[in-house]
Amino acid sequence: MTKPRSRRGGGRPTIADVARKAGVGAITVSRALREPGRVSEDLRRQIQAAVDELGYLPDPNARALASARAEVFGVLVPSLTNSVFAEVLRGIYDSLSDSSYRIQLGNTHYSGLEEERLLQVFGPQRPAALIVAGIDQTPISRRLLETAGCPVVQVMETGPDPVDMMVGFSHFDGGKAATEHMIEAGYRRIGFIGARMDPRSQRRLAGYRAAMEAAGLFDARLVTTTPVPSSVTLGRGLFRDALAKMPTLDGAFCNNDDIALGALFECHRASIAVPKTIGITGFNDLDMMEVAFPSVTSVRTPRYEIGRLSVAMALAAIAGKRPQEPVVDLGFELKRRESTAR
Amino acid sequence: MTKPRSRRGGGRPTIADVARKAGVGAITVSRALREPGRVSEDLRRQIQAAVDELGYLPDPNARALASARAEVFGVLVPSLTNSVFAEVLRGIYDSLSDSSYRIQLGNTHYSGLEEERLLQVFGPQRPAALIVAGIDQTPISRRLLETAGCPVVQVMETGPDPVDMMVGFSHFDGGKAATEHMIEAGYRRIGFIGARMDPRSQRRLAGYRAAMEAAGLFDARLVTTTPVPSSVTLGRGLFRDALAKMPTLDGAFCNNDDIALGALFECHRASIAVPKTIGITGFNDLDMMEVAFPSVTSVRTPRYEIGRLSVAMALAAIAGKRPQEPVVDLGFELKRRESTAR
DNA sequence: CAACGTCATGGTAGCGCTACCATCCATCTC
DNA sequence: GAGATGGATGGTAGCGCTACCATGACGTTG
Repeated sequence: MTKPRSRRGGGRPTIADVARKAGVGAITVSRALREPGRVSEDLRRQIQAAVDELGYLPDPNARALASARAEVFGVLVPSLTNSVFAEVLRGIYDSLSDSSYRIQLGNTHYSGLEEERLLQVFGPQRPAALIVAGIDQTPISRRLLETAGCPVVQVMETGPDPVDMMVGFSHFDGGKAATEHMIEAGYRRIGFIGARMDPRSQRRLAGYRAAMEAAGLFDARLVTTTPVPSSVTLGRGLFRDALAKMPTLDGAFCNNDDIALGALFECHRASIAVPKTIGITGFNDLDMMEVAFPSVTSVRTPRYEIGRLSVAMALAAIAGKRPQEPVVDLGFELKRRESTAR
Repeated sequence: MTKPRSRRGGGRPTIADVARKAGVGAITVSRALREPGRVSEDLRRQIQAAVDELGYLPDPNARALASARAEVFGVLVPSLTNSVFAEVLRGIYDSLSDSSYRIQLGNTHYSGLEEERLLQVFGPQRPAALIVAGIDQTPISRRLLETAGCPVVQVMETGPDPVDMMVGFSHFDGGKAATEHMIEAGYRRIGFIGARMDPRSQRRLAGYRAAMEAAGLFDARLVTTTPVPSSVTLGRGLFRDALAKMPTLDGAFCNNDDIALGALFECHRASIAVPKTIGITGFNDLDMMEVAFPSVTSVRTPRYEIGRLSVAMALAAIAGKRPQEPVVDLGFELKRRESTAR
């Protein structure tokens, strides 16, 4: 009697069409596609033929509704233009490109509020897993993550209290190692130059401070920071500020490589000898640091690996194989180069 | 008789719960949320109260299934680490952050095949719009875009035959303008140095060639390219290759700023005077080019603006307001700096 | 004032898929 | 050889929402 609603979907074949063509039940088609091992080889072949002939593609929305689980990885990063996160993302994408998971990417702009909003958007969709940058979620974000009902991986850092899993390294140790290296190299009045000053930068600063204090070299006037987003241009400006404030500066541990590059260019421009008069160290070890003249000492961070491993851990957790150790510290490596070779 | 399946969703409130609490029909709740103007103010208030009290969030999967339309923007870029696309993405995200659209990002790795695969993944989901980088889709990709049933914006370039809409600029003109500037500045043996050599790089090369030929200066040995992905390190290597091949080189028009930076560093290292002995021009005008020493001439491209406008056009099309002119050329600007100031 | 819009609201029937349970048949056990 | 077991297959009933159409209460109009 009631005629079916005209196909909303513009006539795409459905699982029922495939079932009819293959002469089996719809549920068997569904199984053949999702758990081929549970369908006899004969039927599997028949069904595959029907799928190919019709060009059937399952509707992910219907799937998600029926199974209360979307084949989506939610990924939250604080910035898209910061190449550090770009590399993490690349790792995530490379690890997921062979699977049928889609990736939904959110940009928190380093804002806890925006992170909450995005988690609120991601949650109702029932993602298969969530990957979020950082370990300093607001209480609300934390609860949203805990109640998301899927594996959660916090990346970039390690810490004592994971929501679920963590992959990263210690920014404190990285900052400390870089600073200790400069002290060993003979620098004394080493400045800390930092932009953005997100939680990870703060911890690098803390590492710097610990190393300086241990050597009896710390002086608050050596620290130059700004909440303004990082850039090479800003690095140049901050370096000039630092030098103006403290003309006897003989080293600069820069928050990140952009800042370090800005400092290096300013040294060229002002004819300050690097590493002789001033030593420079960056953080992250972007490609360009090795090529720069002089090449710039930096802390190599395992960004791509963090992306890869976070996905591997999430996939394992989805498959029910929780890792022995939920927090993985991938470490870092100090790359000593010309810019601190006094 | 048949007891309802235990709530798969883990007890999240549904639209029926809200309707019951507000004492209205489910459909009225649905309307109140999507088209508030069509519900009386009284009911709207009542419904809003129930929504707030229950913490109701609509299930996007159910929504997508029922309306045959997901609130998702599909975005396809060839690279995540290339900061050019990062800026485009930033524009896209910034323009969409106030809306309820989610963003699904695909990385094609500069591969037509991968682009086809991703479109095949995106399609069945019925995205609200698709934004794809480039205008050189394979025939299969093109058909997938044409039959996607949603607005499509091709970005980064302009061309004669849009699938639907286009936002970009002419890479040919950009390459031509940069080369003409170097010729005017007095350079004669100007090399083209390019990595990756995707279609846009090819068109910049064509622009370079046109300018050089017009001036009677073209020589095939001036062109040094590689399909290898671009990096500062590679830029240094290519520049050395170019110089070895053609020791009388007096200028380098670099495919992009990474390559230009690598060339600049190599000049420092080899004590080649810039701009006196060799002039250097980049492409895209990343932040660092202005700060570099010497500052580097580059072609400023409207990356962020491309992202913003592509979303604006897509949203307008979704709202039924197709633009007068489906192809928008945002132009570029040649930034003359020290590196070509002979 | 009867006929006719117009507007707010609601009921019903799916959207395309999968969870759950039933059924069937071949194989195994004692 | 009757009953138990297990694997393959299928039917039914939703998942949570919205398209479509129906309804009823108001004006509006000639």
